[in-house]
Amino acid sequence: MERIQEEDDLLMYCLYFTASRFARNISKLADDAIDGELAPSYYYLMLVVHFHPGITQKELSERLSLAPSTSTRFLDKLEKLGLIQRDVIGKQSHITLTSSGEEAYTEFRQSLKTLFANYASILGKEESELLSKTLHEANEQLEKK
Amino acid sequence: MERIQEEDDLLMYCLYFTASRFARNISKLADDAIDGELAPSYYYLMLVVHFHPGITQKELSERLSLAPSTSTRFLDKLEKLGLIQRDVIGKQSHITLTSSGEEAYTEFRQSLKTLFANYASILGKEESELLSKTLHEANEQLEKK
DNA sequence: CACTATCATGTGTATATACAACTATTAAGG
DNA sequence: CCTTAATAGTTGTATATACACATGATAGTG
Repeated sequence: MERIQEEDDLLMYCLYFTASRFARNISKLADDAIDGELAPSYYYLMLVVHFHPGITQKELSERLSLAPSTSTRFLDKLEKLGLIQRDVIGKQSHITLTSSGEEAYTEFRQSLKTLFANYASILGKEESELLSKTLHEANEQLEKK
Repeated sequence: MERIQEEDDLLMYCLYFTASRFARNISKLADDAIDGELAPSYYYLMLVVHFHPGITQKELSERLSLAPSTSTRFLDKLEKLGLIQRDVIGKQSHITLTSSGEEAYTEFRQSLKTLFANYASILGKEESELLSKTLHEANEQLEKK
């Protein structure tokens, strides 16, 4: 009894564990709500590019907190699908959405509405917004070092 | 200006995005604090086995919210390292820590203290505990469906 | 102007994790 | 008892993501 309590506490109060598990589970929700071919992360990348046409890959990686190698891989795939365009100038590459990229983005924005509605219906609207904001802020503190 | 605001809102209020990013970043903290060979998840698995010797693989997967195939892979690795033992009875397999598994677990418990202290120093003690608990509860709602 | 340091991106490789399909075992209904 | 259904675990394969290193481009100092 004592033991079980201790175990539960350890699992409940370890942020690494609770955060990873929550992220895994919420990914499934997102996958379901977004009906495109690609994993959700690709659409978030396109979202950032939509708001910053010509953004460099480095800044893109920073905004998404992705390792540079990861953004290279993502962009390779999106480029192959004709959704983004790379313009290499010197050592930097500047990214823009192609017209079909913009289309895909528009569809994604629709899916996002569904997704937000799903969060709200499961966790409550206020609660899910608050949690998301808290995670956002906690992440900033982590990255600040 | 309007646009930038809209972008930030979208990134900040999307639980999928904030949760995944936070999980990625906090994994790095955990990796640093835990000085064993293995990734943090393996130690959490051992923790559960420590408190439930002879647990079936199915229940183990459920407690950790891992897909069965994932637990198979984890156990393969841990078995090869001599840290756990599988006893197959009929269609179920029962898991226990070996003595070196218990040792590894004990070291892990030490590392956990460091890790918790790191969370606390970056996010604040109260705040990190609260966030972890909130994630735990939100996850339960997700799994309840 | 040449040389070196710094920086942006790409490549090789590794890992956690998942799903779908498969195998093997037990349980249930006629 | 036999057949069928359900269940537990495994295997093939795919993907997101990372780190360490390689490569190529720029910038800054002598």
